[in-house]
Amino acid sequence: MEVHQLRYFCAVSETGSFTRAAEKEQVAQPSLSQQIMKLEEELGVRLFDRLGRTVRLTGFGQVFLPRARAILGELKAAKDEVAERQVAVSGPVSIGVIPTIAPYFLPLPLALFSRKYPQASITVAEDVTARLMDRLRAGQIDLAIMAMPMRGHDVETFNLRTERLFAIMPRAHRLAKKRKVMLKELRDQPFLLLREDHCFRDTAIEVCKRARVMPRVVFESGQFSSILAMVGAGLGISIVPAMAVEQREDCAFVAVGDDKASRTIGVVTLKGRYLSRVQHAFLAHLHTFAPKES
Amino acid sequence: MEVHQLRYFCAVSETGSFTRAAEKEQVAQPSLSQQIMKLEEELGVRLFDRLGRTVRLTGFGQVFLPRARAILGELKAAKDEVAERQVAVSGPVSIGVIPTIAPYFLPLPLALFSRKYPQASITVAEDVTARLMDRLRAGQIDLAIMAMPMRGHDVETFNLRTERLFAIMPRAHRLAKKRKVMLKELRDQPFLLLREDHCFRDTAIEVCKRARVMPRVVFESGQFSSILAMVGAGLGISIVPAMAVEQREDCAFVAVGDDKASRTIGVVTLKGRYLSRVQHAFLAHLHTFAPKES
DNA sequence: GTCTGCTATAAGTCCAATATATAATTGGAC
DNA sequence: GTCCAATTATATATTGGACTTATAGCAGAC
Repeated sequence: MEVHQLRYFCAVSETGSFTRAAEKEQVAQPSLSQQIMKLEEELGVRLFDRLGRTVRLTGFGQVFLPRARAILGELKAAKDEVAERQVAVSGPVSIGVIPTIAPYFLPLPLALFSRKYPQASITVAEDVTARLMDRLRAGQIDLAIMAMPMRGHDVETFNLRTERLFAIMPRAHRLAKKRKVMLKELRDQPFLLLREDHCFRDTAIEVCKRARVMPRVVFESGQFSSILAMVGAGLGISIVPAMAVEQREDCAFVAVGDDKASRTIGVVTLKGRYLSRVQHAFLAHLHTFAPKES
Repeated sequence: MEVHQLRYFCAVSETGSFTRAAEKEQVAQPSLSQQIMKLEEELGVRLFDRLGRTVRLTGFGQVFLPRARAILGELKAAKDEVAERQVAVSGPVSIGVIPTIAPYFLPLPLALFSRKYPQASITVAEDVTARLMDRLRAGQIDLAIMAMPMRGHDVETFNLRTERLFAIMPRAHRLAKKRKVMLKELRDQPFLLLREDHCFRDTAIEVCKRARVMPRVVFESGQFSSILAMVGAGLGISIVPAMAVEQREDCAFVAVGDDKASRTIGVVTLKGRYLSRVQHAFLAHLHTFAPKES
C-alpha cells in the first residue's frame, strides 16, 4: 500500500472518474487505473464499481475512503509540524552549567535570550563537569558552559571569557590591603577549597603547584558563597575567579599576580549533534558574549 | 514521503541503529540509509544524530516519531477493516421489492437468511418498479425483486417463480364456484385494479387485451388487500397473482384458464456492481428459491 | 598502530510506476 | 440496428527510483 495509491484513490472518489482523477493527479490515466487495481488487489476487494460512463465507490470503498483521507491528512500534518518547528524559534533548550559559573555568568544572557525569544523554554542543569559531559553525550542537554579547555574528539568548544583569579582573605589579614598578591606569599596559609569533583578546585591547585605552593586544605564546600562566609569568619583564605568577587564586609579580594593565574570558561557542544532553531539561536546568543576574534 | 520511509524511520528509532534496522526490515543497510536521508531531505531537517557508534533521534525526530507510528498504524487498521468486512458475512444488504410481491414472498426468505447470518442487517425498500430501478442504478439498493422480464443492458436478472393468475370475485358471484374461468367470461364485469404505476396493473391489462377484454375500472388502489376487501364488499372483480390468494369469507378465487395468464417474478442486479460478501450471500440465498435449471 | 563495528558513498541492477498507443466497453444519437 | 463520443482496460516500451554489492570513512577498543 503506497501513498500515491491512496492519493489516486481519493482523487477518483472525488472526481467520480478515472480520467479526471488522472488529470488532477498529473498522471496518465492507465497508470492511475493500474495503481487503483493494485490497491484493490492488495486489499482483496473492489473499491469501485465501473459502470460504463460512471464510477462509484463500492461498500468497501466507502469504508476505505475516510481512512485513506485521514492517512493523507496525517502525513501532511506530520510534515507541517516539522516544518513549523523548523521555522519557529521555539521549543526546548536544555543547557548545563557548572556551579562555579551558573550564579555569576548565567543570569544576564538567560534574561536577554528569554526576552528576545519568549517562545523558547530554557532548562538549566547545574552539575559538575564530569556529569555534564555525561548528560551532553546522552543527549539530555544541548550544550554546556564550563571551564576550558575541554578536549575530546566528540566535542566542539569556543571560549566565552578569561578571568583573573583573586585571593580572598579576611579583612584583617596582613595582605588584605595589597593591590596584588603572589601565590607564594600565601604559602602555609590554611586553604578553603571546593570539593573534589569541582573543576575549579583543580584549577586552584594547578596554579598553586605552578607557584610551588601545596595548599593545606582546612575546609571543603560545594559553593563559593560558603567559602566566602568561612573566610570572612577567619577560617583561612581561598582563591576564586573574578566573577565570584563581591563586596563583603568581612572579606578582602586581592588580585593574584602570578602569570596564568586565570580561568577560562567556554561553551561545549557535541560534535554531530543536530541543533534545532532555538538551540542554535541560543548558541549564537552565547557567541555574542565571547571575545571578538581577530 | 513514502510508506517504506516511515517504516525504516521507525525501525531505526526502535533499534537505535541503521544496521539493525536494515536487518529488521529485510533490506540492505545502504538502501535504508538512503531512504532516511531522502526523508530528512524532504522534511528539511535531520531526524537522527549520527554519533559514530550510536544513533539518536533529534528533537525533530522525537516529534516525528509518534506521528509516523500513528500513520503506519492507521494504514494497517484501514487494511484490517477492509479484510474484516470481507471475511465476515456481515454488514448492510439493501433490497428493493415491489408492493405486489413484498408481503407474500419476502417473509420466508428474509427470516431464513437472518437466522443463517445474524450479523447481516437487511433493509427492504418497497416501491414500484420504475423507482426501484432508479434506486438500483443509484446504488441505493443492491438488488430488486420484481416482475420479469426486465430488459436493460445494464442489468442482470434471474427468475424466481412463475405463478398463475386468479380471478377474484364475491362469494355470491355466478362464476365463484367454477374451478377455472376464462377471461372472456369476465367481459363487462366492473374491474378493481392497482394504480397506474404498479406493474401488475399492466400485467393484468395485458392478459385481458390478449383475451380481447377491455376492463372497465371502477376502483384503484395501491395494494391487493384493499382490492380484496372491496371485491368482498361486492364492488366488482379483480385479478391477482397466486401468491396473493388467501382464504376469505367474502371472496372466491378462481384460476384463470387463459394461456400465458401468469406472472413471473425475479431478481434484478446491476451489471458491473460489486457485491460484498453478505450481499452475494443473499443473492445466492434467493437463488435457492428459483426453479431448478435443467 | 591494528581490528572491529558502524554509517556514508559509489556504481550497477532491476523492478515498478509511468507514458504512449490502442482495444474494449458503454451510452447516446440517429 | 449503426455510428460516434466518452470512458476504462490492455499492451508495450521507457524510465526513475529503490535495491544490491562493494568499499570508503570514521570512531572506538585494544
